[in-house]
Amino acid sequence: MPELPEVETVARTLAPDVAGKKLLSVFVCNAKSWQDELSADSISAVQPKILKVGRKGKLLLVYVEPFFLGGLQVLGLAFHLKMTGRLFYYDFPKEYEKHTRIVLNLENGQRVFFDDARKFGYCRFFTDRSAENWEFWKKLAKDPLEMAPEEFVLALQGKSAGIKSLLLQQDIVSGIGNIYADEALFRAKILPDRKAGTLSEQELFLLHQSLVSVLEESIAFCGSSIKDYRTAKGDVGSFQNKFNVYGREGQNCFLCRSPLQKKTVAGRTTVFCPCCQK
DNA sequence: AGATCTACCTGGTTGC
DNA sequence: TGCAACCAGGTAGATC
Repeated sequence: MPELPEVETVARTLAPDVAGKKLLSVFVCNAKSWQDELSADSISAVQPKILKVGRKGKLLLVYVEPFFLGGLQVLGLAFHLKMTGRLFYYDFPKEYEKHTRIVLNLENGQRVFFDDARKFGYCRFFTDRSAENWEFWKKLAKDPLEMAPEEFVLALQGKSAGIKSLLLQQDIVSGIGNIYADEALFRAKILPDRKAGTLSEQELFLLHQSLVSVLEESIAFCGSSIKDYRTAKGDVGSFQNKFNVYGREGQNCFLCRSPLQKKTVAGRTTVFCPCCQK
């Protein structure tokens, strides 16, 4: 399940192979995976050079030489991997596979595949106007790594909603999904269903610090591969071996040895330590 | 405002 | 073996 560390890793592993190359065309294998009223075909007419690969929240951004289209300045392609989306780079014209949804054709026959078994993910343009006319982009908050601790505290303190629910809302803080929400709450010793308003300023600072540390450590391990996630080179990440709680229900807490519990919080499977987390 | 439910999808696992 | 039920989870949208 690609969250911030996984998307960041895909961006970092994809960039060296595509930056500086011409994007000749974008082929859409599955119509629903292209979610833009502007046609992907317009790429063929421009064939812009790819400038860099970046990330905004869980969006992966392929920046190209800007060009005008429909009164907008296109800055690049944005991919949302959702649950099973993957991006792979091939240095030869590889045949499409069963789950290939979008193909980027680069110069010299090189290709980037957007594979997505469950078809939840999508690709579209991002433009100079995305902050105004793309609802998801417009509301997307900063991620914990780019947020000052004080900003994070301000965004959460006094809210009556549950803390885990808020961590998952991309318009409050971006990049966090089910895995890193549970892991950060464990590190901060906070129960997932605590109302945010009951958290002290100190607890919120600690939670921010926990998010930063768990995200940075995961990036250092190339993310977590539970099932589907791979880097752009097809490698697995290894942070799944460092989980304290995610997927460990019934097993003993590494700190206090009592069994970890599972329950549904904010509609998601949630694992926590009823002893360490308050 | 917030919580809960459903929809979007398919592959893998479990249970009969 | 065959097959149905269920689960995984990011986001949008509807409803209470």
